[in-house]
Amino acid sequence: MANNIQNENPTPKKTRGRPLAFDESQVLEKALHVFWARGYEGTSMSDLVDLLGINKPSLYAKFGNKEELFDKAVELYLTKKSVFVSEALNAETASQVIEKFLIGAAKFLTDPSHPSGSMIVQGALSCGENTSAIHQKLIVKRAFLEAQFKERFDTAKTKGELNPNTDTISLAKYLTTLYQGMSVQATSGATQSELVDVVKLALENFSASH
Amino acid sequence: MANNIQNENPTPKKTRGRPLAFDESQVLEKALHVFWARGYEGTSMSDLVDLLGINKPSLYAKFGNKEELFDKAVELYLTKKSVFVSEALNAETASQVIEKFLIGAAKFLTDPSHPSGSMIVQGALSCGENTSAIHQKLIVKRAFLEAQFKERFDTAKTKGELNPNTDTISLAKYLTTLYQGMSVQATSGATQSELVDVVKLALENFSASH
DNA sequence: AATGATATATACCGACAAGTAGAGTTATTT
DNA sequence: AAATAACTCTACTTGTCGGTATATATCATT
Repeated sequence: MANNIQNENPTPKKTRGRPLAFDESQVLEKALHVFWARGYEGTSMSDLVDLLGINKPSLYAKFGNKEELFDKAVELYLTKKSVFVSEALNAETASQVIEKFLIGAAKFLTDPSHPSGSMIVQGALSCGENTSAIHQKLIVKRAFLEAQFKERFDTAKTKGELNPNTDTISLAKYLTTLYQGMSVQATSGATQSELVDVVKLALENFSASH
Repeated sequence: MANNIQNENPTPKKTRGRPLAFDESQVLEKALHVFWARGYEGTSMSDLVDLLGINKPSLYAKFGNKEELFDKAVELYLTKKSVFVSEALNAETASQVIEKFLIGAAKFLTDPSHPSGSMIVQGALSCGENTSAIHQKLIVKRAFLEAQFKERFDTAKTKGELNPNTDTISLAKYLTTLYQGMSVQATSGATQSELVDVVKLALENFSASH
């Protein structure tokens, strides 16, 4: 209680024991890339040890077990990597939200600076029974994206940006469905321009409806 | 060469040794369902032994190794399960092809009589290095679906069913993208009516373009 | 310099993976 | 009935998995 005030020292530099031989956030970044590219089941802890340049006990000491490490990687992914989503959600009008999201998705999913596709889609799409916990967590994340769109479109409806009898649930689901499909395409080798063409096709047909 | 004429006996019933204690096609059917639901990596041969009611050496004797078994399951899936695809491709007009495919997909992907989603999508979407052969094969299968649509739309163009400046590649890619996204949705628990709503949304916007 | 705290390194654990050996069983053929 | 072909069964091998015990190295503190 009162005795942890000492921890509020703003610069607790001196750490007492032997210092860490690796940069924690850098290691997590690398782990994210491996999980992103190979999925949860496709990645072994030994793989990570090799690729991260850190030995196993240190890995477990810093990040817990494999599932916790994956969770932390997912959190990093959502907060720092797939930022185009929140940028799209903050767009002015509903149609701008849609366009920004889909175009942003085409670019993000094929960005050569990181693995292709969405980690939330391909991280654990199907799995054995021992992996179903991660499977479920990713389903929740996907549902959350959909719910964000649904809410955004609901408020858009009240502002008159959207036809009042728009089915916002289906519209949100359509968008995330397209996104998830684009993710599969990206992991299958689709290029950025191919995905942009697909998006343009979807958007063309869309602009006729409002 | 000439000495295998005897094998052309239309009813080679008498098989010499001890008869099989299981129905081969029935076992393959069950194996398909397991792979379909759990993916390649998520399914272990021991799982299959338990669920198929057949012991391991018999399984290996009849179907080769795990990869060959998976390949045979995929073949069964494509020829006997996802038949709605070829039905859609054989539809009269291009717009009927699109509608039949998407509506058929919504029903197929959520059909309660078999695992949800597409085996070709979730069978090995991402994987470690030792599974990449299967990964690649499924990519080829997905590309083949796309190519079938592209060809169908090309002939539709010559028949005047489709606007002559239609980008048939992108149209085909759009359709398969939507399909793959719907597959992800189905494995995430989306219901048939939800997917049908998504499809209707896509079709509405589509019908404006021709 | 000695102590205590923390991190690293090697080597290991039990569980389970894919795949197989070899003995036993059940049929047809001669 | 004897021989042989084909299948089944138990038990095993080898390798890898996630995870850890133990010993050692490196720092701040005293």
